[in-house]
Amino acid sequence: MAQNKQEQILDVAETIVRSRGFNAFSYADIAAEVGASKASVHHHFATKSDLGLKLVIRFTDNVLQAMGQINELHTSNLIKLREYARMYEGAMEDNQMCLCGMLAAEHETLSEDMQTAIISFFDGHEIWLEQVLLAGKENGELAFEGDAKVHAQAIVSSFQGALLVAKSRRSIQRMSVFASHLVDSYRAR
Amino acid sequence: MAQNKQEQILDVAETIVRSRGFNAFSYADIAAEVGASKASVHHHFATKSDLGLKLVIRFTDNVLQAMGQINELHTSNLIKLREYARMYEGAMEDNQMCLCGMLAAEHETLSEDMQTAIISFFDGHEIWLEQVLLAGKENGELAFEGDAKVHAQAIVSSFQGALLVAKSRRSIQRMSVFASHLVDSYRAR
DNA sequence: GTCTATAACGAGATAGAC
DNA sequence: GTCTATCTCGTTATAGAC
Repeated sequence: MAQNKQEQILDVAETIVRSRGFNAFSYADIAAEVGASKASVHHHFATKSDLGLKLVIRFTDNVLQAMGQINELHTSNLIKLREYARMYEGAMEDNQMCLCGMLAAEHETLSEDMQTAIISFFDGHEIWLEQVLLAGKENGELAFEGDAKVHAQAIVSSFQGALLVAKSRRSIQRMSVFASHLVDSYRAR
Repeated sequence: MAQNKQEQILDVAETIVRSRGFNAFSYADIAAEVGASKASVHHHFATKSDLGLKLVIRFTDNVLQAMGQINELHTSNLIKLREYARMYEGAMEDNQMCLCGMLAAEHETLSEDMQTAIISFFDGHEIWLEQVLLAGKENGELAFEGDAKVHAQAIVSSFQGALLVAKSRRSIQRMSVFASHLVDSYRAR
């Protein structure tokens, strides 16, 4: 709570970007929300691109760490997949997209630094998911045909798309139905 | 080819929006590309929101008509699903998102008119897909468990997400692998 | 580290001549 | 239907005082 201004700015910026996109927010928006001047925001993040890159790096760290936590807290690979799905449901509860999903749409308009960081985010997800899928298949918890890597890619894409479409309808329900649907499709019978 | 200026403007605008988003293009961009003045573009589409709405309506008409064509040209529901997937692969070949997928990300920043039209686009897809899934299950071409409506929603979301993620990597291959993967998962064995 | 003021630019949109 | 010129506003970013 008693966080410094930098984190406060990043928090506000992240919320706005995840709701409206990187090209639809300004330093003035942030300044108003954190109760400071635009110049003060520039003091902490010289350019919008700087701010954007820090945003992606922080978000990636947080999410990959959460996925590490899932690994520590659970042994069942089905439950790991369920917990992964829960992250997306959580985003939808705040009517937000994944930061990197939103930025993927705007990808061509972003700095090279940001573009690279966004791709790394998705890479991290795919590696994690592939590992869960392989382990789950091996111990009989999960069932699927074909390449685990392709499934991992498909799962990431599908969740991102589910957020995208569900957000336009402001439908938490739609998101949670999808999440159950997808997780269930990997459950061994 | 010998199209009028209105269509020419819409064509250029659609390409830009599908690549960069609605909030990352301007009347100046269009004017430069069609070789006319900004004022001339305003003459045809008074406001940006007008232009955006016409864009969504035209796109929806075209896509739904293409889906009608698929129904006329093919009887196999598996092939219908394959042809549906082909539409997304075609978009990725131009490194573009679906117009409405892109706009779904920016949904909160758009006019009410546009928001409503975007939702209708997805509704049309889901209705079409549900029908294909039900018919395909009935005649034994397709196999899936559970509610066809939920599957239809999942398919739309998944393709949108696949475009979103594949575009950030400029990977046509990734898109086509996903398309085959998804279609195949509905094939009866 | 914060502020006010302002520069420099591009946006959406309009006026009015041709 | 097209143009040039212009208005108004919001944007990113900087200068410089406190």
